[in-house]
Amino acid sequence: MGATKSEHFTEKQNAMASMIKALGHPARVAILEYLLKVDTCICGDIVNEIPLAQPTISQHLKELKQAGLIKGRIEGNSICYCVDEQAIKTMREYFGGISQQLEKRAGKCCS
Amino acid sequence: MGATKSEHFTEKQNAMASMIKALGHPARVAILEYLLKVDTCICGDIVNEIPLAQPTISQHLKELKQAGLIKGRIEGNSICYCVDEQAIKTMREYFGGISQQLEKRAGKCCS
DNA sequence: CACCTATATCGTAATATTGCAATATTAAAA
DNA sequence: TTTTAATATTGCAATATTACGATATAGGTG
Repeated sequence: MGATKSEHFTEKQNAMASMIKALGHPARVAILEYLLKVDTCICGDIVNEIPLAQPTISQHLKELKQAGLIKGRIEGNSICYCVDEQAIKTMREYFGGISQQLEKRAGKCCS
Repeated sequence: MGATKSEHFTEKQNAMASMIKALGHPARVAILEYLLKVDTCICGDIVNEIPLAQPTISQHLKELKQAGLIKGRIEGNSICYCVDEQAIKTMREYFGGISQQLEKRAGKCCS
Protein backbone atom coordinates (compact mmCIF):
# COMPACT_ATOMS: atom_id res chain seq x y z
CA MET A 1 0.00 0.00 0.00
CA GLY A 2 0.86 3.65 -0.23
CA ALA A 3 1.49 3.63 -3.94
CA THR A 4 -1.16 4.80 -6.37
CA LYS A 5 -2.80 1.88 -8.17
CA SER A 6 -2.54 3.39 -11.61
CA GLU A 7 -3.14 0.06 -13.32
CA HIS A 8 -6.82 0.40 -12.45
CA PHE A 9 -7.30 3.54 -14.45
CA THR A 10 -7.18 4.45 -18.10
CA GLU A 11 -4.12 5.88 -19.79
CA LYS A 12 -5.90 9.16 -20.22
CA GLN A 13 -6.93 9.35 -16.61
CA ASN A 14 -3.41 8.65 -15.45
CA ALA A 15 -1.96 11.17 -17.89
CA MET A 16 -4.44 13.86 -16.93
CA ALA A 17 -3.94 13.22 -13.23
CA SER A 18 -0.18 13.44 -13.40
CA MET A 19 -0.31 16.64 -15.40
CA ILE A 20 -2.75 18.16 -12.96
CA LYS A 21 -0.80 16.88 -10.01
CA ALA A 22 2.27 18.72 -11.19
CA LEU A 23 0.46 21.99 -10.55
CA GLY A 24 -0.93 20.84 -7.25
CA HIS A 25 1.64 22.66 -5.18
CA PRO A 26 1.71 26.37 -4.43
CA ALA A 27 5.40 26.68 -5.27
CA ARG A 28 4.74 25.31 -8.72
CA VAL A 29 1.71 27.54 -9.18
CA ALA A 30 3.93 30.45 -8.15
CA ILE A 31 6.61 29.42 -10.63
CA LEU A 32 4.08 29.18 -13.44
CA GLU A 33 2.61 32.56 -12.58
CA TYR A 34 6.02 34.13 -12.42
CA LEU A 35 6.91 32.77 -15.83
CA LEU A 36 3.73 34.38 -17.10
CA LYS A 37 4.23 37.67 -15.34
CA VAL A 38 7.58 38.43 -16.86
CA ASP A 39 6.01 37.95 -20.29
CA THR A 40 9.00 36.20 -21.79
CA CYS A 41 11.15 33.27 -20.99
CA ILE A 42 13.30 33.53 -17.93
CA CYS A 43 16.95 32.80 -17.76
CA GLY A 44 17.99 32.15 -14.19
CA ASP A 45 15.87 34.43 -12.10
CA ILE A 46 13.41 32.08 -10.56
CA VAL A 47 15.46 31.18 -7.52
CA ASN A 48 15.53 34.82 -6.42
CA GLU A 49 11.81 35.21 -6.86
CA ILE A 50 10.55 32.34 -4.80
CA PRO A 51 11.49 31.98 -1.15
CA LEU A 52 12.67 28.41 -1.20
CA ALA A 53 16.19 27.03 -1.35
CA GLN A 54 17.80 26.56 -4.72
CA PRO A 55 17.71 22.75 -4.70
CA THR A 56 14.02 22.87 -3.85
CA ILE A 57 13.24 25.19 -6.75
CA SER A 58 15.32 23.04 -9.03
CA GLN A 59 13.29 20.03 -8.00
CA HIS A 60 10.00 21.80 -8.62
CA LEU A 61 11.20 22.95 -12.02
CA LYS A 62 12.10 19.37 -12.84
CA GLU A 63 8.62 18.18 -11.98
CA LEU A 64 6.97 20.89 -14.03
CA LYS A 65 9.22 19.97 -16.92
CA GLN A 66 8.58 16.26 -16.64
CA ALA A 67 4.85 16.94 -16.63
CA GLY A 68 5.30 18.97 -19.81
CA LEU A 69 4.05 22.18 -18.26
CA ILE A 70 7.21 24.12 -18.89
CA LYS A 71 10.11 23.91 -21.28
CA GLY A 72 13.73 24.66 -20.58
CA ARG A 73 16.43 25.61 -23.01
CA ILE A 74 20.09 25.96 -22.14
CA GLU A 75 21.23 29.51 -22.76
CA GLY A 76 24.94 29.76 -22.13
CA ASN A 77 25.52 29.72 -18.44
CA SER A 78 21.91 29.52 -17.36
CA ILE A 79 18.64 27.98 -18.48
CA CYS A 80 15.65 29.63 -20.09
CA TYR A 81 12.31 28.45 -18.86
CA CYS A 82 8.92 29.13 -20.30
CA VAL A 83 5.39 27.82 -20.08
CA ASP A 84 4.41 25.16 -22.59
CA GLU A 85 1.42 26.54 -24.41
CA GLN A 86 0.15 23.16 -25.52
CA ALA A 87 0.02 21.77 -22.00
CA ILE A 88 -2.00 24.71 -20.77
CA LYS A 89 -4.33 24.30 -23.70
CA THR A 90 -4.83 20.66 -22.82
CA MET A 91 -5.85 21.62 -19.30
CA ARG A 92 -8.10 24.41 -20.51
CA GLU A 93 -9.83 22.05 -22.91
CA TYR A 94 -10.26 19.41 -20.27
CA PHE A 95 -12.01 21.71 -17.86
CA GLY A 96 -13.82 23.48 -20.68
CA GLY A 97 -15.25 20.17 -21.83
CA ILE A 98 -16.43 19.29 -18.36
CA SER A 99 -17.95 22.72 -17.96
CA GLN A 100 -19.92 22.32 -21.18
CA GLN A 101 -21.24 18.95 -20.13
CA LEU A 102 -22.38 20.42 -16.85
CA GLU A 103 -24.17 23.29 -18.52
CA LYS A 104 -26.11 20.95 -20.75
CA ARG A 105 -27.57 19.13 -17.81
CA ALA A 106 -28.48 22.23 -15.82
CA GLY A 107 -31.10 21.41 -13.23
CA LYS A 108 -30.88 17.66 -13.71
CA CYS A 109 -28.55 17.37 -10.81
CA CYS A 110 -28.84 17.69 -7.07
CA SER A 111 -26.72 20.82 -7.05
CA MET B 1 10.91 19.56 6.64
CA GLY B 2 8.62 17.72 4.34
CA ALA B 3 5.64 19.98 4.82
CA THR B 4 4.70 22.46 2.15
CA LYS B 5 5.72 25.99 3.12
CA SER B 6 2.44 27.57 2.22
CA GLU B 7 3.19 30.71 4.20
CA HIS B 8 5.50 31.78 1.40
CA PHE B 9 2.78 31.94 -1.18
CA THR B 10 -0.31 34.06 -1.74
CA GLU B 11 -3.77 33.01 -0.61
CA LYS B 12 -4.80 32.62 -4.22
CA GLN B 13 -1.84 30.46 -5.06
CA ASN B 14 -2.48 28.20 -2.10
CA ALA B 15 -6.17 27.99 -2.88
CA MET B 16 -5.59 27.24 -6.55
CA ALA B 17 -2.95 24.66 -5.75
CA SER B 18 -5.09 22.78 -3.28
CA MET B 19 -8.02 22.72 -5.64
CA ILE B 20 -5.84 21.45 -8.45
CA LYS B 21 -4.12 18.99 -6.17
CA ALA B 22 -7.44 17.38 -5.33
CA LEU B 23 -7.71 16.26 -8.95
CA GLY B 24 -4.11 15.15 -9.09
CA HIS B 25 -4.88 11.49 -8.60
CA PRO B 26 -6.24 9.09 -11.21
CA ALA B 27 -8.87 7.70 -8.85
CA ARG B 28 -10.27 11.16 -8.31
CA VAL B 29 -10.15 11.93 -12.03
CA ALA B 30 -12.04 8.67 -12.57
CA ILE B 31 -14.62 9.59 -9.96
CA LEU B 32 -15.17 12.99 -11.55
CA GLU B 33 -15.50 11.47 -15.00
CA TYR B 34 -17.92 8.88 -13.74
CA LEU B 35 -20.07 11.54 -12.14
CA LEU B 36 -20.15 13.26 -15.52
CA LYS B 37 -20.81 10.14 -17.53
CA VAL B 38 -23.98 9.18 -15.75
CA ASP B 39 -25.32 12.64 -16.48
CA THR B 40 -27.01 13.07 -13.14
CA CYS B 41 -26.07 12.83 -9.55
CA ILE B 42 -25.18 9.44 -8.24
CA CYS B 43 -26.57 7.86 -5.17
CA GLY B 44 -24.33 5.10 -3.97
CA ASP B 45 -22.90 3.55 -7.06
CA ILE B 46 -19.39 4.83 -7.11
CA VAL B 47 -17.86 2.06 -5.04
CA ASN B 48 -18.94 -0.53 -7.61
CA GLU B 49 -17.54 1.48 -10.48
CA ILE B 50 -14.02 2.02 -9.30
CA PRO B 51 -11.78 -0.89 -8.40
CA LEU B 52 -10.62 0.30 -5.01
CA ALA B 53 -11.82 -0.69 -1.57
CA GLN B 54 -14.77 1.14 -0.11
CA PRO B 55 -12.81 3.04 2.55
CA THR B 56 -10.39 4.22 -0.10
CA ILE B 57 -13.17 5.55 -2.31
CA SER B 58 -14.76 7.19 0.68
CA GLN B 59 -11.51 8.96 1.42
CA HIS B 60 -11.12 10.17 -2.16
CA LEU B 61 -14.69 11.46 -2.13
CA LYS B 62 -13.95 13.31 1.06
CA GLU B 63 -10.97 15.02 -0.51
CA LEU B 64 -12.92 16.01 -3.59
CA LYS B 65 -15.64 17.40 -1.37
CA GLN B 66 -13.24 19.32 0.84
CA ALA B 67 -11.67 20.86 -2.23
CA GLY B 68 -15.12 21.92 -3.38
CA LEU B 69 -15.01 19.87 -6.56
CA ILE B 70 -18.04 17.79 -5.74
CA LYS B 71 -21.08 18.17 -3.58
CA GLY B 72 -22.82 15.48 -1.58
CA ARG B 73 -26.38 15.42 -0.39
CA ILE B 74 -27.81 12.81 1.92
CA GLU B 75 -30.61 10.97 0.18
CA GLY B 76 -32.20 8.55 2.57
CA ASN B 77 -29.94 5.60 2.96
CA SER B 78 -27.20 6.72 0.61
CA ILE B 79 -25.52 9.90 -0.54
CA CYS B 80 -25.94 11.75 -3.80
CA TYR B 81 -22.78 13.13 -5.28
CA CYS B 82 -22.41 15.50 -8.15
CA VAL B 83 -19.80 17.75 -9.67
CA ASP B 84 -19.70 21.33 -8.45
CA GLU B 85 -20.14 23.46 -11.52
CA GLN B 86 -18.59 26.54 -9.97
CA ALA B 87 -15.36 24.75 -9.07
CA ILE B 88 -14.93 23.46 -12.59
CA LYS B 89 -15.61 26.92 -13.92
CA THR B 90 -12.91 28.33 -11.67
CA MET B 91 -10.40 25.86 -13.08
CA ARG B 92 -11.49 26.49 -16.65
CA GLU B 93 -11.12 30.21 -16.16
CA TYR B 94 -7.72 29.83 -14.58
CA PHE B 95 -6.28 27.87 -17.46
CA GLY B 96 -8.24 29.92 -19.97
CA GLY B 97 -6.64 33.07 -18.62
CA ILE B 98 -3.17 31.62 -18.82
CA SER B 99 -3.84 30.40 -22.33
CA GLN B 100 -4.89 33.89 -23.41
CA GLN B 101 -1.79 35.45 -21.94
CA LEU B 102 0.34 32.95 -23.79
CA GLU B 103 -1.35 33.62 -27.08
CA LYS B 104 -0.76 37.35 -26.78
CA ARG B 105 2.95 36.87 -26.51
CA ALA B 106 3.23 34.39 -29.37
CA GLY B 107 6.79 34.22 -30.61
CA LYS B 108 8.21 36.28 -27.80
CA CYS B 109 9.22 33.20 -25.94
CA CYS B 110 11.87 30.56 -26.37
CA SER B 111 9.23 27.95 -27.09
C1' DC C 1 44.36 27.44 -15.98
C1' DA C 2 41.83 29.07 -11.57
C1' DC C 3 37.56 31.15 -10.29
C1' DC C 4 32.86 32.40 -10.24
C1' DT C 5 27.97 31.69 -11.30
C1' DA C 6 23.98 28.95 -12.37
C1' DT C 7 21.84 24.77 -12.03
C1' DA C 8 21.53 19.77 -10.96
C1' DT C 9 22.02 15.78 -8.09
C1' DC C 10 22.58 13.14 -3.78
C1' DG C 11 21.43 12.00 0.73
C1' DT C 12 18.37 12.39 4.25
C1' DA C 13 14.89 14.03 7.70
C1' DA C 14 10.17 15.45 8.24
C1' DT C 15 5.76 15.03 6.70
C1' DA C 16 1.91 13.66 3.60
C1' DT C 17 -0.58 10.43 0.81
C1' DT C 18 -2.47 6.04 -0.52
C1' DG C 19 -4.81 1.89 0.44
C1' DC C 20 -7.09 -1.40 3.20
C1' DA C 21 -8.95 -4.31 7.18
C1' DA C 22 -11.64 -3.67 11.03
C1' DT C 23 -15.08 -1.26 13.01
C1' DA C 24 -18.53 2.42 13.69
C1' DT C 25 -22.53 4.88 12.17
C1' DT C 26 -26.88 5.70 10.12
C1' DA C 27 -31.13 4.89 8.01
C1' DA C 28 -34.21 2.02 5.59
C1' DA C 29 -36.36 -2.77 5.49
C1' DA C 30 -38.14 -6.82 7.42
C1' DT D 1 -36.52 -4.40 17.09
C1' DT D 2 -33.26 -7.07 14.61
C1' DT D 3 -31.26 -7.07 10.20
C1' DT D 4 -29.37 -5.25 6.13
C1' DA D 5 -27.20 -1.80 3.17
C1' DA D 6 -24.50 2.33 2.45
C1' DT D 7 -21.11 5.21 3.94
C1' DA D 8 -17.66 7.03 7.36
C1' DT D 9 -13.91 6.66 10.63
C1' DT D 10 -9.89 4.61 12.80
C1' DG D 11 -5.45 2.66 12.77
C1' DC D 12 -1.67 1.33 10.43
C1' DA D 13 1.80 -0.14 6.86
C1' DA D 14 3.85 1.11 2.46
C1' DT D 15 5.21 4.63 -0.31
C1' DA D 16 5.64 9.44 -2.02
C1' DT D 17 6.57 14.27 -1.45
C1' DT D 18 8.81 18.31 0.31
C1' DA D 19 12.71 20.72 1.73
C1' DC D 20 17.47 21.57 2.31
C1' DG D 21 22.66 21.08 3.15
C1' DA D 22 26.43 19.35 0.82
C1' DT D 23 28.37 18.48 -3.30
C1' DA D 24 28.77 17.92 -8.33
C1' DT D 25 28.68 19.74 -12.97
C1' DA D 26 29.14 22.94 -16.68
C1' DG D 27 29.75 27.28 -18.83
C1' DG D 28 31.54 31.80 -18.67
C1' DT D 29 35.34 35.22 -17.16
C1' DG D 30 39.76 36.87 -15.86
